[in-house]
Amino acid sequence: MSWKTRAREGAYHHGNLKEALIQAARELIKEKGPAGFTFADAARSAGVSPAAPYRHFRDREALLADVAREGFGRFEAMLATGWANGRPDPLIAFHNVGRAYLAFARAEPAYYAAMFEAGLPPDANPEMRATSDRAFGILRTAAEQLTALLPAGTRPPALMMSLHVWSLSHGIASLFGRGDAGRRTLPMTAEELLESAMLIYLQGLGFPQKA
Amino acid sequence: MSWKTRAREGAYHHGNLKEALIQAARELIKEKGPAGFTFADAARSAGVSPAAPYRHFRDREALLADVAREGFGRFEAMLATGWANGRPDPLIAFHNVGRAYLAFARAEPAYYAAMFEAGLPPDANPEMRATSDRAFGILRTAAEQLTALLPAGTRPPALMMSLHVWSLSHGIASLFGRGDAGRRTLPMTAEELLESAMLIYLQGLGFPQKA
DNA sequence: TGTACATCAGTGAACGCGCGTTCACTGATGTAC
DNA sequence: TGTACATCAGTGAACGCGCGTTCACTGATGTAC
Repeated sequence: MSWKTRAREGAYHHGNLKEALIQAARELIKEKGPAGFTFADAARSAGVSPAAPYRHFRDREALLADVAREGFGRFEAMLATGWANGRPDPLIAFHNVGRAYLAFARAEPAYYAAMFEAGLPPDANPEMRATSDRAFGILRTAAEQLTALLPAGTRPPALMMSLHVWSLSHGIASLFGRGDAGRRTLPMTAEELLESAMLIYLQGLGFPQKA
Repeated sequence: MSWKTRAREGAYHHGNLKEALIQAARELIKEKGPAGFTFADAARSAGVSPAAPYRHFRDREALLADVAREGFGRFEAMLATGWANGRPDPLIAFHNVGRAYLAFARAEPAYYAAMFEAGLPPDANPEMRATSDRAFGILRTAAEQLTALLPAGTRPPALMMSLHVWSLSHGIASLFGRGDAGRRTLPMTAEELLESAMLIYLQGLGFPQKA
C-alpha cells in the first residue's frame, strides 16, 4: 500500500511526500526498530530520490520527531476515547484509559517506539512536546475528576496520581505489552496485570472496590 | 582510563580484550545511546584493530547482549543489597528494593539502556536471560516474604505483586529516573514518586501504613 | 483567457566516509617430551 | 631445563557497500497582469 499511489501515478511532484515519508519511517520502525531505518531507506520506501527528503526534514532526527508527534496525536485520541468524558462513570472510564494505553502500545508499536524509546529528547520538536503534554493532560483530567469523588480530606494530588498510573501503564507496556518482536511473556495478559494493579492502587486510595 | 593500560603497555596480546570491549561499548552507549556505537567504535576505544573483536563476539548484537548480561548481574547485586534478606523488616526492605531499582537506572544508564531499551530479544543470550531471571527473582522473593505477613485469606499472588512493582519501577525509571540526557522533568523526585505509589499500593493490599 | 515569470518540489549524479567483514599473516603463550 | 611445535589472540590491508549530503538541474504549479 504505497502512499505514492495516492498521488497521480508518475507525477513529478509527489503531492504528499512529507506524510509519505513519515508513514514510510513508521513502517520501517515497525519492521526493524527505531534504530533500524535510515534517511535513504525512507526515501526509497516512499519511491523518491535520496535527496528528496531534505525538502521536508532537516535530518533523520527531525523525521523521527515527526513520527513521534503523529504518534502522540493518535495516542491522545485513543486515551480521550477511553476516558469518554468520564462516562459511564469516572471509575469505569479511568480503567478504560488504562486499557486504551495498552491497546495503543500493542496496536502501534512503531509509534510507541518513536515516542518513548527512540531516545528523542522530550522537546526535540515543540509541536511534539505540546501533543505529548495534551495526551498526558487526559490522564490528569481523569485523575482530577476521579479524586473529586473522594471525601475532601482524603484526596491525593491528582497530578501525582496521574503520574503513578502513567508510569505503571508505561512499565507494563514496555515490559510485556508490545505488539512487536519478543517481549517477555507472562502468566497473564498485560491488560489483566494493569487492571489488577489499578484495582489495588485505587483500593489503597480509598475507592470502593465496585463502582 | 583505558582498560588497555591494565595490560602490559605495548603488549601484543591485550590480555582482557573481551571485558575491555564490553566496557568500551558501555561507555559509548552512555555517550550516544544504544544505537550510537558500532563494532569498529568499540575496537577503537579499546585500542585494537577493527578485526580484533571478531575473536570474542560474533557481531555487534552479541557484544550488546554481553553488556546487558553484565548489567543484569550488577542489577541483581544492587537489588539483593536493597532487599538485604528482608532486614530490618520485610516492609522496609521492600521499599529499599524499589529505591535500589531507581538508583541503578540513574547510576548506570548505559547498562539500563542495554538491558531494557536496546531492542534485544529477552533471550538473545541464554546467560543474559538467566541473569535477568535471577534479578527478577529477588523481587519475587521479596514479594513472597511480604505477602506472608498478611492474613492467609487476603494474600495476593506474590508473582503478580512482584510484576506490579517491577512494572511501576520500570515505568518511573524509563520516564523520569534516568541519569542520562533529558528525560522528562517532574515536580517531585522519581524516588518520591515510587515511594508514594508503593505506599498507596501496599495500603490497597491491606498492609498497615507504618511498619 | 493567455502569457511570462517566480517558486516549489522533485531528480540524479557525484563525493567522501566509515562500517562490517575477510584474509593471510605474525607475535606471544602454553605444553609435550 | 631446553626445544619444538600447536594454539591463541592479535595485526593491518583490503574490499564492497550504503549512507548522508551537495549540487546544478528541471518539471510542475501558482500567480500577476
